[in-house]
Amino acid sequence: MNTNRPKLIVILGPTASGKSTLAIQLAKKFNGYILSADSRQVYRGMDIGTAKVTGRKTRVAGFPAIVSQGVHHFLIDIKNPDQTWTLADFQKAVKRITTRLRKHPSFSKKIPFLVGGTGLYISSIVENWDLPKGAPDLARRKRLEKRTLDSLVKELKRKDPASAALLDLQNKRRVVRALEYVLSTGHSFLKNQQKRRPEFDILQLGLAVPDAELTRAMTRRVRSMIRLGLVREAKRLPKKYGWDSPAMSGIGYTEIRSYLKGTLSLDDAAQQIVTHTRQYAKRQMTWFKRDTSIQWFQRTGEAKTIVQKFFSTQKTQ
RNA sequence: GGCCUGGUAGCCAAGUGGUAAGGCAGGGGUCUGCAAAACCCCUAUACGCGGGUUCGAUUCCCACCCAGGCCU
Repeated sequence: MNTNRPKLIVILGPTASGKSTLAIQLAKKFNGYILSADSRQVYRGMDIGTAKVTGRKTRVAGFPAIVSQGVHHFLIDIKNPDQTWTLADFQKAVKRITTRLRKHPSFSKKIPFLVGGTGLYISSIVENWDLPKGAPDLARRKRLEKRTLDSLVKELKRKDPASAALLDLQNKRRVVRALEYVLSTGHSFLKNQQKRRPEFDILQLGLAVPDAELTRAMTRRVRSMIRLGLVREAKRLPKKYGWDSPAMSGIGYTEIRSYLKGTLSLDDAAQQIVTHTRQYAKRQMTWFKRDTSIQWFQRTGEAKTIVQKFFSTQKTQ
């Protein structure tokens, strides 16, 4: 029935699982381009620490892109580290790019591959979340953040009891966001949280890597990051953008910061990066687990087979 | 050789004459505009060894072992 919906292939998995490499292979084989679903790789200059793909920079239909091994990657290097980039920006960008490229002479036949580890971002596309309208009220948010959690919770319970009942009231960041929304729009926060029918005909592939192997890959990766100049990168960026810019809170940078301050040896910093990366991978998996439509695979070959089937089946769903 | 300080769970680290905080690590989880973020829950019969004093010692005393520092 929905054969008219454009296809979208999602490739997800924990960090360091080898998504990027695999995605390039698949994109080559099936004539695709890549949309990065990674909240950190959007930032320019954060190359080593985010294990970004490298390649020639270009533009397609006005969108910046990186061409790596002949495959176009979008949503990488589009913001400076001190700029904000949010879920809504991501969602909008994905829709805009896919829509535009569908009409582009040399991209109209290409299949978008949404590749990354930011589960929130992926879900917003796969489940087609209807995000609350209106831009965040940053000034108000700032004011709210100064108040105690307790007073925020009380006010939220008064103004929007329905949302308060469902929110994690111990998480200040969430309470602030909800209250910010309620106060600036006058509407209930949760009432606007809806899912719609996906705009795409979607196949979700999950790259499963055994724990021990993943840890080994992370260790290797951190070593190579340091060899490539992670310290230099972590020294250079804050000079320009400051340590508290949104982008610098990521794994790899905070630990190197400790090293630069002298609190940690470089070896210990590296060790910590691995530990924190593992914890992050755990959180990613916790997120992915709740989506039962993800098809997990371990070998590239399996992925190719699944994709092939996806293309040949005249779907009913 | 002498003196000093210390030896508490995998690591760091409080503390007490009545069997011991916390942090990290570990395990599980939450998630609709900061998500590599933020938050929640769960975890260990850990007080160097041996004596002594005491109703009772991880806490006091003695000896020993170990580590670090100082001295000759």
